[in-house]
Amino acid sequence: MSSASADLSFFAERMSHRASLSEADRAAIAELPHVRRRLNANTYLIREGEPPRSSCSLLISGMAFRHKLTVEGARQIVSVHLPGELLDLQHLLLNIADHSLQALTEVEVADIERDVLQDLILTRPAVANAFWVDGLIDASVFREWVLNVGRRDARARIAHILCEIAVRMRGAGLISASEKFVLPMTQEQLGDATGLTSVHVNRTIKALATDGLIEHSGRSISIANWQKLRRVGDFNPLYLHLDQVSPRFDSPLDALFISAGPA
Amino acid sequence: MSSASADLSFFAERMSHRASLSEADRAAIAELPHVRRRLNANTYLIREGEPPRSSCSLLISGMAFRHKLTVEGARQIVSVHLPGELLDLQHLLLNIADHSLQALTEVEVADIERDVLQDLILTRPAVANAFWVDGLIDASVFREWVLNVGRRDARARIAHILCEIAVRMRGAGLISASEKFVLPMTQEQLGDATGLTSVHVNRTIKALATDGLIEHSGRSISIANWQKLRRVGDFNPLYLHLDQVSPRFDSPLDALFISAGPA
DNA sequence: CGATTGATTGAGTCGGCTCAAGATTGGTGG
DNA sequence: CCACCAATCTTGAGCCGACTCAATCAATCG
Repeated sequence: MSSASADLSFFAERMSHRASLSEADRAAIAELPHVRRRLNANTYLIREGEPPRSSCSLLISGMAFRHKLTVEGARQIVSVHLPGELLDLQHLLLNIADHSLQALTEVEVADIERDVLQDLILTRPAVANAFWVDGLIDASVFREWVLNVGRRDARARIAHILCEIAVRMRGAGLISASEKFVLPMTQEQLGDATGLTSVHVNRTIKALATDGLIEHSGRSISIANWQKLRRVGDFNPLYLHLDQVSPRFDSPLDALFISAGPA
Repeated sequence: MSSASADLSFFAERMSHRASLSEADRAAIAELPHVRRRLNANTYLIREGEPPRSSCSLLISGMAFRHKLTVEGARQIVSVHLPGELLDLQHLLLNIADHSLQALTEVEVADIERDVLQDLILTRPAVANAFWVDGLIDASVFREWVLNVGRRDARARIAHILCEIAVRMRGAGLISASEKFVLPMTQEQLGDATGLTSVHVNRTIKALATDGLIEHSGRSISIANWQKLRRVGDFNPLYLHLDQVSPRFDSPLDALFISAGPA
């Protein structure tokens, strides 16, 4: 799952759906000076309480997640990230990290200097707009997660997060509509993302498989019955603001796939 | 709890702590043309699924909250808002409302036309920055709520939200450090904000009162032992980014009050 | 091949839920 | 000023979804 071109034009392309960008805007993004790094799974990119680093990271390949801890040591994963996503743009503007950012799999990131980004958003308001929209969609996903963890039972929570990740993976072009996908999260991580224990995640996944909604063996999970899973997970993709995310959802067929209509 | 001056200079003042603003920037905010409206408690300002309205609302007095529903009809409150806060700036940039916005108490709002705001952020990048930071802090609060609802028990959840609202009320100048405050939320609303039932909220509040952490009679709740409540609620105000919120937290005394140090 | 990480399963417990009934409170109309 | 109503708060009893504790199995890796 890599976009290994030398420049960041794939990212510029992505951002151009968040706000309308001129050719010059896109070019400015694509040509952003950056340094690529490869990090092992579980490496911390940022730790809660730290001041911002001198650069911001764009995820090129692999997955990452953000989490927070209670004083008791319980962990809550608050978001997962796919290639093409900016991981810590908020640290361009906030003075302290309020959560930790960690690689979920082995990842490749592009580090862009804060000064460079500051300059970019000052000189190119349209780009600033696109970045801003990016953050607003982030916030919308957080709201949905509050609902997921606060008001849905285990079965629905797991179903919901599987739906979300599947749809976002499609949006990022990582999988096709019907394709099975491997979710590189342990059951413990899935529990930390849904406010459950790994034991209960295990039992819930088993139940979903028994009911024919998903298939799984060991690490890999695939969606066997999209419509049912969507219904069980109370998944309505409205909150992902897909119209402002990806060109992949323009076609009628795709619209059908992601629709919230009757199953 | 009203700031009934004719212009929005109190809001300009507030925003100037989110990003540095010039005199002209502040003046531009203060002089924003707007229409004031008074709304009864429980009035909807926005409903999930609607396209954006032609104006955005700034809360002048009273409180408001945002919520989402599951398909089963369970409600999750995802944030509460105090005077001086922009309630729906995201609808300036997003094409659809992903949640509902409702008045908690009787409120007064200032409606500002989207066009006017669009114009403001295009011509004044520093103001756009301040608004952007505002949204980033919102997102940080959502993350904390995911943690609260996902990984804390009932006692800690209630304690946490009480701490958050108390600190934010102080930041907004609505109460002083030692002052009791009335939380205008029913126990059912408190449950919807913490992912609990009203019955369990009732019992948890009683327990907190018995232990001397809070005092309550009927609708009004006051904090009796801040340090203990903070510890029980695992409340660390880091996520509120207070240094970027309010001048009220500049003094050493206040810093002590909000500190996360040993109680 | 041992060691480690993650998945799986069983048994028992409990925090928070549901259902249901009163008790308060605040507001309203007569 | 009082009676009444509706919303909210309060309390009890019983239940259950998810947790804890504790093995065991499976896969991966130096």
